[in-house]
Amino acid sequence: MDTREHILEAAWELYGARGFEDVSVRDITQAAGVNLASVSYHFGGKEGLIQETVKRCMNPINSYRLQLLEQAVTRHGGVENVPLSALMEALMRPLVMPEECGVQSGLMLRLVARYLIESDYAIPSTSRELYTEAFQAFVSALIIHYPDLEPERIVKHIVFASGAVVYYHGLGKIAMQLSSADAGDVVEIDREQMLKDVIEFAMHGFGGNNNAGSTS
Amino acid sequence: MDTREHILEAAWELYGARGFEDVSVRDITQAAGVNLASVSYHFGGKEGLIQETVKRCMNPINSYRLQLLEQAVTRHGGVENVPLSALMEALMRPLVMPEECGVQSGLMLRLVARYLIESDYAIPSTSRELYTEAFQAFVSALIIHYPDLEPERIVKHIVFASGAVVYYHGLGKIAMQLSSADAGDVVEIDREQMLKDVIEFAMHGFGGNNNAGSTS
DNA sequence: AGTGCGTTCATACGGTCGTTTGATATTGAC
DNA sequence: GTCAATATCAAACGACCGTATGAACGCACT
Repeated sequence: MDTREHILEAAWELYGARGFEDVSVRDITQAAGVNLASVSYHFGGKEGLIQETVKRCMNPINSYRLQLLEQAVTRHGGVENVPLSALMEALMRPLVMPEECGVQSGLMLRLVARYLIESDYAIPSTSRELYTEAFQAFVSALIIHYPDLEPERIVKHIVFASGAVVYYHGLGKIAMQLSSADAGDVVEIDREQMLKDVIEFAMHGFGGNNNAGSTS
Repeated sequence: MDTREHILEAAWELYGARGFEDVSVRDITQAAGVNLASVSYHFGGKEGLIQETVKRCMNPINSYRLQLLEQAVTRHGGVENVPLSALMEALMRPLVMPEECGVQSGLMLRLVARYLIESDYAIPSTSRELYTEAFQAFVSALIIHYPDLEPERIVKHIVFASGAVVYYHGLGKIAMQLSSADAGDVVEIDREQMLKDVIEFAMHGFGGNNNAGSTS
């Protein structure tokens, strides 16, 4: 019965390293040391295995978000006392440091890319619930800080902030190279610094909208 | 000789609609009404056709950016007089409305997704030059508004802003659905509004870092 | 008319893919 | 020990892929 687990581990590694489409069922079963047919048997096919992998990627991230949020709430004694920066960090950190919740960043980026392209690609229902829960928890918390912002606008800003960090995560190197005069030098990205930067950027993006109190 | 052009048009359409990997050479030649071998003959193979398509996608976007920037400069009489919002719009609009420069947004998103995942995937050299030119033009312009920001930080912010809008472009619908109580309702995104929102968000993100003032 | 070259064509090749099959091995309850 | 359910196995299937091949065609030029 741990054949199933071996497959999932190999899939986890290979999908993260090379992507869903570029890894064959044979690659996975070979790496896992199991028979080719096992994937069909245990997951109903390649797509089933991908779905299971997706679940195991999304859920830790959203769980981690909720966990960080909860920690911040207890530390500061109440949602209303959590500073905005801590809120943003709880939202962002799992995207910047997915390894902290057991998810390799390559897999996370591939997952995002997949949804970026196939907007009709369905989120597995169990993951969807958790995702929704996390999303709404942060919207609720942010509404406290910005009572004058419509929820829709808050959602937008969460998406903006998420996009900023994911994009920088995946494309930051390229941009740095494009901007530098010498295209040859290799740039390494400090992720902890990146987290700080994007939090600052996003906070100002949020804050800018309630400068005059109630806009709109 | 317009076989080549027919292929490019079909590739343009199909790659944009279904992605690079999911469209076979046969699909393209069939849609173009040309022989299967034509792709190898004219482009050296599938990868060559993809590269050509990538060029035809990136170049208009960066040209459009430069064009909008130039228009803004002449309209306001000098780079130093261009308001920040116009600068941001020139940077962002081609990403939000790629159709305005002849690029369908599906193709643009797929291209971004590709680079998001395969960070070693090389940008075609001719596109790279144009991309670099556009990037550096905006960095230079932004330095005028924020002389106290290191260029590196400005690059970061450009990436943040780009990521925000691309991500929202591709994933906004999903986020809206997640945040709404009723998961069934379909949300349509107003792209012109999205552009305004992301410009505002990014401007505040920029502005927040330049506490020393000296804007415009 | 004939030649040479760029282009198009039908067809085939070798390979990889996801899935299926039917036999065999393993397990656990009685 | 028996038996049925579960799990694993080697092997094969059919489909599709990107590319290569060599013949046929169009056409300017002599």
